[in-house]
Amino acid sequence: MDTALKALAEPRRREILKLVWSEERAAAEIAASFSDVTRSAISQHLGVLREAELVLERRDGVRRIYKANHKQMERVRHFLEEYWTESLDRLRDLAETAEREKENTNG
Amino acid sequence: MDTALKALAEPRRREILKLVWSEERAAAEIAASFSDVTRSAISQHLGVLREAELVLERRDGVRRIYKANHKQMERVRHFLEEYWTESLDRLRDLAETAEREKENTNG
DNA sequence: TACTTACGTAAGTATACGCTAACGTAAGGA
DNA sequence: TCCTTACGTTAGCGTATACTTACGTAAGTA
Repeated sequence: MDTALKALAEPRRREILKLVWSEERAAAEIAASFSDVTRSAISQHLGVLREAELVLERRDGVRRIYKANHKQMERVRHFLEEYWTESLDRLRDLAETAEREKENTNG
Repeated sequence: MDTALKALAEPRRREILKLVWSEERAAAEIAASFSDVTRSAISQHLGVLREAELVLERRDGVRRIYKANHKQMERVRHFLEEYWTESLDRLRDLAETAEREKENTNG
């Protein structure tokens, strides 16, 4: 999961992920979308995304076709949701405890 | 925003953030929660979180008191929400376009 | 004033990261 | 078989990161 979060912390990788979110794309096609960087750099980014299981790879002859792994994205989303709410829950619990203690001292 | 995402990609910093989420804590108190790392390392993590505006600092005599900046956390949350839904919207749009095109070829 | 406490900061180190250039390789065509 | 295409991989480089140790410093205390 941490691998996925680190992968997402990179702006370029988020761009790549968007490209393959709703459409499969070959590595060359993805690389062509970035003019300021070599194909090799993109290939390495794809490797990171692959390792984080944020994209899935399929071979088509000489080409490698990528698409986003929505399941993994959902896992990340869920993890963060847990992270926020766990913290928010603690806040709420604290507020409730404070409320109860106030009542006790008042009573 | 990217600064904040990178800050959150670090597990240790997420732990620190949880510590100060619902309660203010002094730097020394935070550092004391981590036995496998020096106070200096924690101080530097706090610096990163401060720079990302994920925590707020207050002075109390010789102590520095930290607390989570919920507003910034909300901004990050919103940014990610946008990121997911923007991608999901594109998926939906694509599906609708495909549906319409199917109808056209059928008609 | 001298000492302690509670911090940040600077210097140094090992490792990771993002990148380029160069190389290796499987798939397909002439 | 030789060439091209479409890739991944490796080596090397500069910079960033996470850390430790050592130092600097403002705020209290004796």
